[in-house]
Amino acid sequence: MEFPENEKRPLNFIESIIEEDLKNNKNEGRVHLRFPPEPNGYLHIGHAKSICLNFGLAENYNGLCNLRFDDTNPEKEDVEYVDSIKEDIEWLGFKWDKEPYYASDYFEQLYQWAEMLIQQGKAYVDEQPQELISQQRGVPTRPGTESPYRNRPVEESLDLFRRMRAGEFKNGQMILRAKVDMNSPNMHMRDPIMYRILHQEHHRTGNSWCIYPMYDYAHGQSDYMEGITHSVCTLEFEIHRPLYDWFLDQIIDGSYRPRQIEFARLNLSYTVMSKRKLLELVQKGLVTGWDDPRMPTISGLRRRGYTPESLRNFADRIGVAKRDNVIDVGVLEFAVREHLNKITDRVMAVLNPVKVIITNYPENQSENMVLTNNPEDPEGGVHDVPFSRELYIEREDFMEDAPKKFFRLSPGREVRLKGAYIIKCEDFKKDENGNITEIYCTYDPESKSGGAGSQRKVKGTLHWVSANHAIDAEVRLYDRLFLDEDPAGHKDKDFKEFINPDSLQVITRAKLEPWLGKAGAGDKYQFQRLGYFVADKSSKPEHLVFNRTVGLRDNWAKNKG
RNA sequence: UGCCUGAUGGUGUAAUUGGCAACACGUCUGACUCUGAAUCAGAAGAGUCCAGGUUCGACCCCUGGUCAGGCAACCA
Repeated sequence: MEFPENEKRPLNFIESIIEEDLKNNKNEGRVHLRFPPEPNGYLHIGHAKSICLNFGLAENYNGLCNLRFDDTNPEKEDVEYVDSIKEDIEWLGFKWDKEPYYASDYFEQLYQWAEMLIQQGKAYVDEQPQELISQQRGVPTRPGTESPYRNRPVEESLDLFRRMRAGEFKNGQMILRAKVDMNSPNMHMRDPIMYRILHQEHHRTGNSWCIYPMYDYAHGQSDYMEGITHSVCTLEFEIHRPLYDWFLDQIIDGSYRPRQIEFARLNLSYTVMSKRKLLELVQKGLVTGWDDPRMPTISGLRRRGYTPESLRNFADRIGVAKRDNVIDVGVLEFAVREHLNKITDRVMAVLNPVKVIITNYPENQSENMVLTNNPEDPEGGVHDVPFSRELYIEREDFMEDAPKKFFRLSPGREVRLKGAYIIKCEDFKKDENGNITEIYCTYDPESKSGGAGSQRKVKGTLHWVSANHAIDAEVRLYDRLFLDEDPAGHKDKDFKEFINPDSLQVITRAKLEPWLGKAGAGDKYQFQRLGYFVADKSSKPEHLVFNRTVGLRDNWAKNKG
């Protein structure tokens, strides 16, 4: 599995920071990153960018990258998600340092530090209702007001905090707050909450805790404990950075200190990129699961036939910056085609068949045509494709009254059958509704591929399958990822309004060349002129199912309209 | 009308201590081809949000605006 190195690529701003740190021998020259997902859903293409960034940086600078589960909110988390996240990262080809880490492993240490802050008068237990606290926090344009409990005696807070841990209070009855600055223009600094009471079983710590630390309190401290040097996260945490640093200041005891660096998350046009919404699709049964091939999740894309290399290339290509961006899905699709084009065997299949009868080809005769598996791969080999008197071609490849720029089959015109003969359309038959039912052609025996008379040129080449030899399979087509319109601008509306119903899933049957009968789950092919397909995981030899990964570029379709 | 970010061809990213804006995708030509794909060759496309200033010289530094995004969860 070779991943092409882009030696010449200029540094992104994070790489510049790292190189600067390296030059100054900051943190003894260590480079240690982390990818910190909350196990509350499956990873999607946006996470892939972050994974490639963090693990990629570690690889390029001879550093390390931890996988850390930010599991501080048991209400939303589950081991199913933990497992899927590990699988997806490994599939992308990255290796985390040692075993995965969990924020929940630090609960005791975090608790001890919290007691220390209380003792230093830097944290206090507040027992006001949530609404009141929120109200006192005020609005960004005006200072907040201090809680009446803000200056309660240290011993009182300590006692209350211990009783919180002991389970003496109900959810929401007490919280632990850091004493920072109620007048700060930064809302996150107005005495942020450090701990809340949650009588809720945790997927790892079970029932041993009923108080859980908040993200802001847990994250920086976790980075510190793991020796993280560069804590890369998305832009929405930028405003949290002063708090990240404030908490760190309370425990730092040496020169080492992790640094938070923010970058702009990925936005893909026509694509739902919100975990919350994806969860909704799964829960409402609008898709078959997180790995439904239509989902923009890593597992969905995998099932759809995307390769790790193409995703990594995509991540590399889109770059990293602090400016908000919307990447066109076309860039993603380009990346998959680019890779699949190099590794897939070319095969023939007909989605919407119409019968072609070669009138001058003997009945009951057949012969094997030899087709190159992959013209890009000299060692890709060849395979046989049976040819006979009755064939199927794509209904779209025939036109009764064709414009001059139509390079396919129409009355009186010649066309090559890929890997076989040149045929000429002599006649055709229609049913009472005007649909073409049969096309009659003659073939030129001298024009066989690779033969002496094969040099003759015709404008078009069609894919085909022999009617009597073809195998029947289920084919699922997907159009783009999800949305009909670009979601930008409708963020507050119900996104389902923008799902294109036709794009959800078109299941149809197709005629395939017999060689495809050997296809196993995950095998990828390029169906001539139809695009790239992958045999689905549910495929069995007697019931083949192919998912379309992405189509081929089609200039004829483009110019037609 | 608080604070924090950001603004470079259609899109995404570059531009070493200021030195006539580069790369990729897309677009358009042409070649080749037994996939209207791929490949190859070539072209067009921005003068860097605006207005001032500093400078021999500004995408880069300064001042003032404009526009866009973010921030007021006991989520992460």
